[in-house]
Amino acid sequence: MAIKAENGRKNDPQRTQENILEVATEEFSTHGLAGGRVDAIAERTRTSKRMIYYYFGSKEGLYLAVLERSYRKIRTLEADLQLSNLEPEEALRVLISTTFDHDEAHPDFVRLVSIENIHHAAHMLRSEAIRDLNVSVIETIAGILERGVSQRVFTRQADPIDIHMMISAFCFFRVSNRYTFGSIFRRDLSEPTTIERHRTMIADAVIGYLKA
Amino acid sequence: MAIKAENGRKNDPQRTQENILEVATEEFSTHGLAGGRVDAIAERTRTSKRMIYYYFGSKEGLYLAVLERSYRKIRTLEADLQLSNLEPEEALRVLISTTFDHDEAHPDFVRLVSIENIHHAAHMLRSEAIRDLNVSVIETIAGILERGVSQRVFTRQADPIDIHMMISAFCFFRVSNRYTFGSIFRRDLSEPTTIERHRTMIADAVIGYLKA
DNA sequence: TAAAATGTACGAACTGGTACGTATGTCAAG
DNA sequence: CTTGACATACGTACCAGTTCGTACATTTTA
Repeated sequence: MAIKAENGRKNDPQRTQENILEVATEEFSTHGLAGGRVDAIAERTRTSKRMIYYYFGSKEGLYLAVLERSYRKIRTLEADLQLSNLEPEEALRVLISTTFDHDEAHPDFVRLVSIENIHHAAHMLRSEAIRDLNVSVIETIAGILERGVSQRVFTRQADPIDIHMMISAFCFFRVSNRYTFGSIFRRDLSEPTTIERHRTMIADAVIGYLKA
Repeated sequence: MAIKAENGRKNDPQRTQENILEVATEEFSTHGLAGGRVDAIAERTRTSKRMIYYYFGSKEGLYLAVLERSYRKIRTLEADLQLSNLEPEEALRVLISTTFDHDEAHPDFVRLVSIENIHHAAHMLRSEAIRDLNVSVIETIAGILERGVSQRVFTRQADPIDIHMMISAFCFFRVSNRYTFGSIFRRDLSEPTTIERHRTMIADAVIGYLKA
């Protein structure tokens, strides 16, 4: 048994799973669910394909885990904002900037959501975990709008979900459609000056809408 | 040769190609490029898989043809608008409504664009045809904005491409992210009352932004 | 010693693409 | 107006490579 190399394997389930998820996130967000290859993921992992099936059962199981992990990461980020002690308009600007910066910084997440939409959100529907996460955003927005209206800074009675959609739409689209948009209009949406301009723009538009 | 059935085959290249493209559009927009199956397309066609390769060379060739066909259809629609005799604000509202209604009526197109973005717009880059189409929209918007500013209805000097993006983002997102958004917030974005509200909302927001 | 974690090798089904053969249309020559 | 020859249009059956998933064996850990 002299051959038995000095590989010194250590069992570390958590690290193994996390490692798989990291690699899988990249694979799926780049190639989609059908386009992503389990073998390709396994190869770039510290471990083997066997482990993928050991922990996640199937390709779809892995994909779902990747999706959940991505959503969980945002929740943590969003929940840390302390907006109730800010003036309504300022609070909204901070929230918008946060969403904007998040999408800009996490194209992987944006792509996964796009992919999930192509599949009619079939996987998300099966996961209650994900659904619960975004509810808090709506509550936050609702609070800001109420304060704004009662303080007469906002004149329009708007639906919180609509406002959230307006914000998401702009922030998301910039990232999700970066390539086709950039290709058609020869404009690089990830240029610093463009990013700055757009960040202000979406905030101005939303607040302008609420004050109209 | 009494067996030789009454199939009465007619050679009709144009109809055959169009038929393939129709079916392929549905297949690719539903399952993506990697997820779409050539065999599945062939089955639902009046013709056979052989013909797909005869006319389009490869799966990717077929996909590109589908993409080009979708873009060509919009151009025709957009080009028919006569906006120069309308007041700037009214012209913009008409343009926004048209974009809104188009995306709402053509989820296939929206999905194909999403898919193309997942592939970094790699196929679109190889097709000059597509790029040329959307330039006219920007010229239209630029004209409206100029007239609006000189007539003092719009106070803000805005970039036409930015405005186009703002409009596209909202109209596109409503359709592209319909499923994840609907799943999280239990809201059906294709409900008539919701559609009406959103159509007005995006127009108000854009115009409000230009007047701020 | 048993359960959890991991590695290796392999198989069965799927899937893009093609080889081969047949039918249809066209057009010029008879 | 018929014939025949050639190009285009089409159908069937099949192949070869890929890809998800697993059987089996082994090591680590408690």
